[in-house]
Order: sequence, then structure tokens, then C-alpha cells
Amino acid sequence: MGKGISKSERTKQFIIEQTAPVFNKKGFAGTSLSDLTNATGLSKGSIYGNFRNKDEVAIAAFDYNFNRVTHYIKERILASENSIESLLVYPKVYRNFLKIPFLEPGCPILNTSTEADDTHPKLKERASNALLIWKNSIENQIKRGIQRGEIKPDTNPTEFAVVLISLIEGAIMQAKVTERQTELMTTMNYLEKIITNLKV
Amino acid sequence: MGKGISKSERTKQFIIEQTAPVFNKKGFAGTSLSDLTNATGLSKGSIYGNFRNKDEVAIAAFDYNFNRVTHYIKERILASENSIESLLVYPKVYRNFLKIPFLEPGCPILNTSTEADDTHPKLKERASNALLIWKNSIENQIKRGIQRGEIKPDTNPTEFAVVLISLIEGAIMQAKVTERQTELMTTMNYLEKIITNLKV
DNA sequence: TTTATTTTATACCGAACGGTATATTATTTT
DNA sequence: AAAATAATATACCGTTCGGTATAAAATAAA
Repeated sequence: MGKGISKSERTKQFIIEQTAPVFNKKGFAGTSLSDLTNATGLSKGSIYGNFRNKDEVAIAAFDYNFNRVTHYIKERILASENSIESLLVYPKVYRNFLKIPFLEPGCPILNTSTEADDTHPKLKERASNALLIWKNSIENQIKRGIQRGEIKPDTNPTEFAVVLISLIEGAIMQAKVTERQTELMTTMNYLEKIITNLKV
Repeated sequence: MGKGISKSERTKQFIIEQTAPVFNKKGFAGTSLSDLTNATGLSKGSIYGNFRNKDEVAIAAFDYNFNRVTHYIKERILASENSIESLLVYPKVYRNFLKIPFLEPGCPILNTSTEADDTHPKLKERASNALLIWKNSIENQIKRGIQRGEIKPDTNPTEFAVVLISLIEGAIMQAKVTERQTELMTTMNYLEKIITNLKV
């Protein structure tokens, strides 16, 4: 077995990396098998040798897209000096999401949710779970901030997390469809304001 | 020509009414011509006798869906006693959007935007314009409220409109995909709070 | 290096896709 | 009621859909 990971595992990963942007851009129904062969340069046989069906590729692609965003954010949160700074990472990042290559087609959670909620239970489940992970992560940031005495102790972590997510997703939708940045900037300004207001 | 509107105009309207919910639920790419014949009970020939192609049906369906929401909201706004009450219509309505039949598949603007933004320029344009109408409408509500002395004069109408839209759309997305109501309720509670805070 | 195994490409499947020409049926107009 | 017109259904077009059997090629094990 040589160098650890098998050929097929590498190809699988390759397929995911190459098709993930296509799925995020075109959606599940809008992405065809020939989109997948075009994006990878591989044949249908090769793709179906590594995945059972289109669903499995789409799910793996969603996970990949979500993990990329998560990793990108987490990196910047870890580099923050305090809880307020770490919360401010969100507006700072999403302010520029159109310039972040893998976020250019929009937030994978938003794109997947709105398409899958009435049509694709498996993808829906995946998106729902991603949302939960995100919410929990924000809640924990706030709780930690309270413990450290950096955030007002009467702050409701869940409420703040949900509002933050709503603001970001709603702003992304507006920015994408209008091709304007003003709505995004306005919403991110507001978000920064209410985050700063959490300071003790 | 008899009774004013022609047969074809009635059929056209019939097709729009019957297919609009399907488009809102399944999206443009996810809705097939057989979905349209199933929803209407009409043949392809009949549909293509009244519309040039699937695009035209989808666009008419979007306009219809958007107008329904607009009308539903406007009705309640007109019945409000003051500016604060009229703004509170939004959280009141969207709190229960899952129980409003034509809103059950979600907000048409959100659904159309996220699918069309990278794939369907005509629908994108339509959704973008709908968003603009909505924003202007809220801005005007706030300006009127300021003039009447019901809303704090230092309120920024544009900022508030954009934040309100973001909150609603973000909350709808979360509610649809998680199948939970808590995130929606939390966000609508927050929205009610900031609306009430506008009171002089 | 031969053998066994895995991975990939080719060629194809039936079904569904969006769309149309034409025949038939309804509706209007006369 | 007959003739002209408009609306609808049928049957079909070529294309693409997701998916698969099989053979060729590449890799790994012996």
C-alpha cells in the first residue's frame, strides 16, 4: 500500500475539491454529471468508481465547502486577542466574502439550505447540522467572553448567535442578488456595532 | 371578444397560479415541464401556446409569488394605527410564515435569489428588483413615522430597512432547514425589540 | 517480473429533459 | 348555423439526464 493513502482516496479528494465550487455555484439540481467530468477531467466511470451516485459527491462537496469556511474563520478567531475581537472576525470576514474565492458563490449553508429544504433531505440534514455547529461555536465564544469578564454577563448567548447568523446570511443574499455592496456593508456595520456593545 | 378578458389570458393566469407554488418549492432548475403539466392538468402544447418557454413561466410565477406576499403584508400595514405598529407587522407575519400556505416553501425572494444569482440572469434581475421595492417600502414607512413624530428622528431609514430584511431572510433560512421554530422566534423577538426601540 | 487487484475509460442504457409541428377541438365572429 | 380564428392535445424531435456493464489500463502485491 506504499505511501499511506491509496490512489482512490487521493482521487476521491481530488474530485471533491474540483467539484465543490461547482456545486456551491450551481446547486445540486443545477449541477450535471457532465459538469463533474468537466470540472475534474475524469470520466463518468472514474467518478462512479469512487462515489455511489451524484448525491454522495454533493454531500462530500458540501462538507468540504463548509469545512473550508469554518477553517478560514477559526484561524482568524484563534489569532484574536479577546472575545470581542474574536466575534468581530465574522463581520470582518463576510464584509469581503465576494473577494474570498471559495465564498464568491455565496455561503454554502445558505445556498444548500434554500435549495434542499423542500427537495433533498440528505443535503438538508447536512446543512442543518452545519448551522447547529456554527451556532454552538458562537454561543461558546460568548460564554467564554462572559467568564473572562470581557462580555456583559447579561448577554444571551443563544439569542446573540442566532441574530448574528441571521444578519450575515440575510446580508449575503442581498449582496449576491443585487451585485451591490452597500447592503452588506450596512449590515456588517450594524453587526460590528452590536458586538462592540457587548463589551463590559 | 365577449366578457372582457380573453380565454388565453385566463389560462395564462391559471397556469401562473398553479405553477407558482411549485417553482417556489423546487426552484427553477428543479421544476420540470412535467411538473408544470401535472400542476395544471394541461398539456405541454397548451403551456407553450401561452408562454414562450420555461423561463417566462418561471418569471411570471416569481412575480405572482412576490405580489402575493406584498399584498398580504400591505393589507396588514394599512390596518395598523401608527408607524411602530406598521413596522411590527413584519415580525408578526414572518413569525408564522410556516403556517401561511403560500409562504410555506419559504420567501420567494430568498429562494429565487440564492438559486439564480450565479445561474439565471433574468430571474436574478427580478429578485433584485423585488428586494429594492421591499427596501424602499420600509424606508418610506420609517420616513413617514419620523414626519409624524412617531419614530425617533435620528433613525437611519436605509440602515433599518436593510437590517430588518437581513434578519427576516436569515431567520427564514434557519427555520426552513432546521425545521425548528426557536431560531425564528428568537430573531423575531429581537426584531420586535429594535422596532419598539424606535419609538420616540 | 509476473500475477492479482484496483482504478479508469469507453460505450451504452432507458428515462426524462425542454421544445415544436401538426392535427384536433373550442371558442368567436359573421 | 357556418366560417374563421384561437387554444389545446397528441405525437414526436434531438439532447441530456443519471447511471452501469465491461474492457482496458494502471497500480500494488507476490
